[in-house]
Amino acid sequence: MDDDKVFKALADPTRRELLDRLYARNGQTLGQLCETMDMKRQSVTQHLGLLEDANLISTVRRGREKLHYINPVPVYEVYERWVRKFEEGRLSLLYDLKQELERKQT
Amino acid sequence: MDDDKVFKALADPTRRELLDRLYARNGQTLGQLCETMDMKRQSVTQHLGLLEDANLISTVRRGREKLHYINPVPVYEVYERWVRKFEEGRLSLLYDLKQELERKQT
DNA sequence: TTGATATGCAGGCATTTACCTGCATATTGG
DNA sequence: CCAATATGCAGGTAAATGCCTGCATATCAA
Repeated sequence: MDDDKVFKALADPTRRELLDRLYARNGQTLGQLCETMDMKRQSVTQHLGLLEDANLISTVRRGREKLHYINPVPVYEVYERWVRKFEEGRLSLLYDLKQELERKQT
Repeated sequence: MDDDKVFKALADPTRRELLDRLYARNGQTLGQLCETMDMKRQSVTQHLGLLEDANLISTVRRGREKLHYINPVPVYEVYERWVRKFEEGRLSLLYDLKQELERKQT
């Protein structure tokens, strides 16, 4: 997994919404996704391209249509490799800050 | 929490590295962080500013120094509000994709 | 006080990004 | 076949981004 591609893909609100819509209803075509996206089809295509490049979605061609499916694996990997690490130290980090603030005030 | 600010802040590798360094050693000054960052102090300041704006770090002034501390809360909130949602549907989404692929091939 | 140190702030510049328009290609149904 | 439909591809542009330089301000230590 390319951490950077995943984070950059998630950085855009349009792309997060596309993932939301696919989460609500998986396997939609480009046309279906465009109906609700208030921008040109070609722009949506670009966003979907970045999502696919980050491996956040997978696509299947069916005739002249292209179906889009969420690939939840990289999201989970982001959590595993990056978020959880910070979570583990959560309380101790807050404790450090509290200590520092108290030290300063006295 | 501002989802967008958090995601955008996490989108840059330099900022993720800053969080990594603060995770390894919390409460570092700007100067300390600059020593290892291979870019001008002013650029690091900008990155730290975005991290603070996203509430990913907190700062404490101590004399002429500025100490930086990780604030793990928004990272956890990103996980709670966004990552976990996708995690919950993980298996079923993979099942959808498998179904679709099989349907197409037959 | 004064020189050294630590950080703040403003502006410039090259790259990337996100959107667009215009046109090309591929598939389906009649 | 042919018209309608669904998507692909190639630029163009305005705004955002990331890095820089130059200078200002604030604190410490002798």
